[in-house]
Amino acid sequence: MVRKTKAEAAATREALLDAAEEMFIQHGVARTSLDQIARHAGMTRGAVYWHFKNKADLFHAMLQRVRLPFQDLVEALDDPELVKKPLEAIRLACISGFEHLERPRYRRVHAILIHHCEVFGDIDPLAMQNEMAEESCGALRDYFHCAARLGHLRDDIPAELAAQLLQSMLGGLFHDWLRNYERFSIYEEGSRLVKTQLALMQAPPAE
Amino acid sequence: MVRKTKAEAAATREALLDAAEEMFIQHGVARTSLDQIARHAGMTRGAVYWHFKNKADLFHAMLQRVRLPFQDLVEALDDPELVKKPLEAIRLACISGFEHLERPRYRRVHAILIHHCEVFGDIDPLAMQNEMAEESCGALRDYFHCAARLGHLRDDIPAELAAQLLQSMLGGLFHDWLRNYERFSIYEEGSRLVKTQLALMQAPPAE
DNA sequence: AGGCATCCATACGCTTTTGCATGTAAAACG
DNA sequence: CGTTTTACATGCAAAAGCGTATGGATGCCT
Repeated sequence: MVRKTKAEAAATREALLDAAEEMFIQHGVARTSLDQIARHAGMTRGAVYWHFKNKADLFHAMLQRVRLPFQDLVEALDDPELVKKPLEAIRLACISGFEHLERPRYRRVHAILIHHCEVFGDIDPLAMQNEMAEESCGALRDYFHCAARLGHLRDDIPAELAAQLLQSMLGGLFHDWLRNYERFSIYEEGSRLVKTQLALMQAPPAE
Repeated sequence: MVRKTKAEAAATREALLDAAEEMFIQHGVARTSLDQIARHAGMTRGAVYWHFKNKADLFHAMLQRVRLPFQDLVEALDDPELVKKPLEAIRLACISGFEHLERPRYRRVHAILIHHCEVFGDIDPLAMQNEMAEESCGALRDYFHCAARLGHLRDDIPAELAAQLLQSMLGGLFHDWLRNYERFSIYEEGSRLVKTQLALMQAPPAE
């Protein structure tokens, strides 16, 4: 086996990225060498340097195999019917996010970004986390403001505060789950938590 | 300057640990060499290898300069008067934790553990985070159960669920703040969030 | 005051990893 | 069908970082 067809070459590229994900999770990004990745995929560093410029390039390619979470989330929110029920829209968006996160590759890459890589070349995982948090909190704020205008939110809870509460809760749940995903399903736990939290912040039924 | 007095030697040891903290935060644990730490403290690696066995030993020493957060938290809860008001006890314990976290060394070490180190020798930061989470959630559960027995908790919110909600919220806030502590004060933000969350879960006044 | 232990700098060998250069056999293409 | 390009494997030089051995000047003890 020396020269592969184009399809086989693409397959080895994916295999290298798969191997990188596994090694990064097991030993951390900084402590895994390109040789370890290549061996774990059944190849040598030659294959790595053929498909990728260097370790940072491989890392980028690994990230680009998954979409950032809020690209999915905002898609889940484009139903115009949901604007009338913003709290329900938030709940469904969260559930949609949970579903996406449970896909193994999705989960692995986020676990690497958040728990198994400190800083790396031109990519700063903390900056990426900040971007994700900003995006998330911004979307939540919009929907909570909408809910407040419609009177769906308790009047003693400002929209900003509601957004911060839910944002922190989601972030904490996210981190806890990524630390040990086998302990519970983020879909089930998250659905319960979001449901009760939204119920708590919902305006009491008019009497 | 060659031989230092004992006090000076102890000072250089502290200076090395300070330098390590700063370099770890700036460049991550894995990507900072002992030489960088020594130079940043105005010394050479000789000083490092005199005071510490190796990088892992230095890391341990750095950790041992701060106490783990829940050692402080449980101390804040030993007032027997607070058992009668468990929700208030939880609030005060959180506030006490926030105060401790705002001390620079405290904050730096936790930021390193959570955001700037992947795995390192015999210490696994994820395991430490899990321990902290377990300890925190356990204490919260106890107090919420106490609150439930006293009727201080809404009867549609089980104690377990209340503990999980607050635990996730605290964790998310903690991570967000460690990512960029200059944006807000965890003491102020945390106090507000905990206060409103506890108010939401509190049993409505009897009528 | 003298000897010893301390505190740190310097120097050396070693391992690991990286980046590139080269080899090569088959696939792709005209 | 011949040539070129592809898709790797292999080998090599260089750098970085670690651990230790050694040196050396001074504080500390008797």
